Amino acid sequence: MSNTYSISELAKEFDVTTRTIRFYEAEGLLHPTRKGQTRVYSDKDRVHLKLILRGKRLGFSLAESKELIELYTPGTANEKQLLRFLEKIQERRQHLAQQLEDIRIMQHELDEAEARCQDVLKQQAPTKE
Amino acid sequence: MSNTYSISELAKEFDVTTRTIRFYEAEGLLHPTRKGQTRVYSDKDRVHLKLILRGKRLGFSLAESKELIELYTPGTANEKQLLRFLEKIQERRQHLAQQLEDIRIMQHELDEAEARCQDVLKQQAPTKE
DNA sequence: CCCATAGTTGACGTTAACGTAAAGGTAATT
DNA sequence: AATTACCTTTACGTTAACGTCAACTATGGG
Repeated sequence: MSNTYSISELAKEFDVTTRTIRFYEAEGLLHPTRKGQTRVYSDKDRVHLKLILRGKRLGFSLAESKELIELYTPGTANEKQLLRFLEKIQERRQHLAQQLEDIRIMQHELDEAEARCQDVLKQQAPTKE
Repeated sequence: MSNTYSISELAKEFDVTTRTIRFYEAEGLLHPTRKGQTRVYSDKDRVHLKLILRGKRLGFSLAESKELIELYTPGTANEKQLLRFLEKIQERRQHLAQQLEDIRIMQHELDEAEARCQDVLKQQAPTKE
């Protein structure tokens, strides 16, 4: 279970271009190894890419996703850094909580919008006789 | 209960610049009336602005928020358009469902990230004696 | 009358997140 | 040997969503 992937394999799996994947590396979000000059991606890279794309679906910037990856992979960190990490985790939680609230409200709005559409349709229908 | 607002009042209330509000109008998302050449915003405009900003927090583009506003305010529409609206509403629901799933996963990841941080802290702490 | 405040319309600048095209390397297949 | 299929780097182009002036107008107060 230590698979490797080519850039086009990952691109196909996640439906992004190779340009995008290279761009993420240039921005310091991915760190593939090399075989000759060709990039080789690990499962870890794959997980990170997944994380980035999930972030994108929630409107996160790449800078935010980069932070998330670092939180997810503390590596070697001193106490001060770890405490800072815990703070950032709390910030992320707050952010997600706000988004949950926003989604809840939007769902209600969609309910109302749908109801209004249905109403108008019911008023229009009888005129067909 | 038919209040009006100046551009700077809305800007202050929602913590955006007046430039932003004018930009939304130029993009067809807001439609204030005029008193002379000065913009006058209604409660309806205020609701629309609120909707736009909620969309932004969820990563929606202005084009998507514009669609949402139109769904929210069907105005005069024929049956075909109404059916199209209902489709779009379903698309939006799917989108929100995906985001809910993404948030759920991210919350778990934050749980794990926090646990890992706490672990490292507990291993470091005893060395202080 | 002068000034401060709040509004207006251009118009050009900026950043993020890639797209796109050029020019070339490498390895397997025909 | 030539084509095909991937891979590479470099570099300029593009779009969204505003930011940032500049120059001007309108209005109420001292």
